Amino acid sequence: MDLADLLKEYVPFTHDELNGILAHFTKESIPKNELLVREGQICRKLYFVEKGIGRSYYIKEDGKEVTQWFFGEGAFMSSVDSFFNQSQSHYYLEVLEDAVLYSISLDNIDLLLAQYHKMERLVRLITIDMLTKVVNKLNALQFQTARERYDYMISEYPDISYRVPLGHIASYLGMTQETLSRIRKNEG
Amino acid sequence: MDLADLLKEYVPFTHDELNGILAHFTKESIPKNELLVREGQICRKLYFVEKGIGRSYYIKEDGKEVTQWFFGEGAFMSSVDSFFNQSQSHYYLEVLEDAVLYSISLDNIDLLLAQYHKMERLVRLITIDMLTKVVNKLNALQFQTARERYDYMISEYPDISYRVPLGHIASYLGMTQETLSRIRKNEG
DNA sequence: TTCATTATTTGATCTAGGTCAAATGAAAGT
DNA sequence: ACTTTCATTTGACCTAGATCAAATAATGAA
Repeated sequence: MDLADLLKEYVPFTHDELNGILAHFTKESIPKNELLVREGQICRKLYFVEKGIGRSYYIKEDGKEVTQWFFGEGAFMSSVDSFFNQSQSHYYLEVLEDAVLYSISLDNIDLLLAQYHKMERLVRLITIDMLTKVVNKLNALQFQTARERYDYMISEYPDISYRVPLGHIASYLGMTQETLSRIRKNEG
Repeated sequence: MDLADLLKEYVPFTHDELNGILAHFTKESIPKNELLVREGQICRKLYFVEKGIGRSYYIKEDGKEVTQWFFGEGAFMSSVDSFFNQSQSHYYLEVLEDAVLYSISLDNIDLLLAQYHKMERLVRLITIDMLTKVVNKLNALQFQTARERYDYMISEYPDISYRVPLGHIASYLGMTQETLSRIRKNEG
């Protein structure tokens, strides 16, 4: 998934606008398992995932990791709250596979917002998209069985479901590894 | 909670800007139990709750209502996804107490966005706030016991917790009425 | 390839919280 | 005040999924 294409899907930028915007992104190649943000740090960048998979997670008092979100190819990845408010992150952000990311700082977003009026629309649409996705997951978690939540995962993130460790998915779906393993066994 | 005060908290508007913005809102007095939006309709307005409490919910296949969100005094209320994308709402939106609301259409927001550059910032901040709140609830639901989820509710929405029917809160927290009733009994 | 480490599966319990059903209490209309 | 309707509580019981523990399987480093 190409960043330029994605941006055009959101807002009909001209060729020049698009180049102006893309120029503020930095291409980064990140090796597997690298942490981009730790809990308590401020998340300085918004990332676009061109290749690879990212995830955000937190660690419960009992030491267990809970996956909060997966970021597949074509997604914007960040510790959203921390990034937009430049406040301490409640989450870790990591890359699960060797990844190619395009990153942009909040300062650069602000520059672009000042420079291109259409940028505001872009940011607004992106945050509303994120909101919609989170609400969808919320609904899946709120009143569905473990099995139904897994089905939701498969339909929403078919690719991710088979590329990341089972335990990550289980905690993302609010169930234990063992339960997810048993669900998988009885599939199809 | 006053709308003007809230807007000023988000963005340092001048007196004139503030008046220009407020002029695009319509004051509405809505009686208890009125439905603002039905499932399948397009949510045409964003509401600010000055007085009263609203909630959004959906109805499961088995006919049971699931509360998706509460909107207390000082909150912006809408079927967010439907409103911003002017798409069909997955939710019902209703008022649980006689309410005083200030509403604005998406067209009017667009007018304001075109007129005041600071408006973009306002909308962005409001949507990010919503996002943060939804993410918080998601975390509460994902790996907490019924009791912990109730505690979260009390701390996040102390006023609402004692003003709306128990069943609404129970489904909001992803548990049955009976369970919530028992939790309440053992409080304090 | 071998060994060490980490991930997944499987089995045997156990329990939080769901379901069903009935009793009690609170509101709202006449 | 009386009745109907709706909300909450309480009790008895039951399951989805957690926990604990051990056996395989997969991955990676040397």
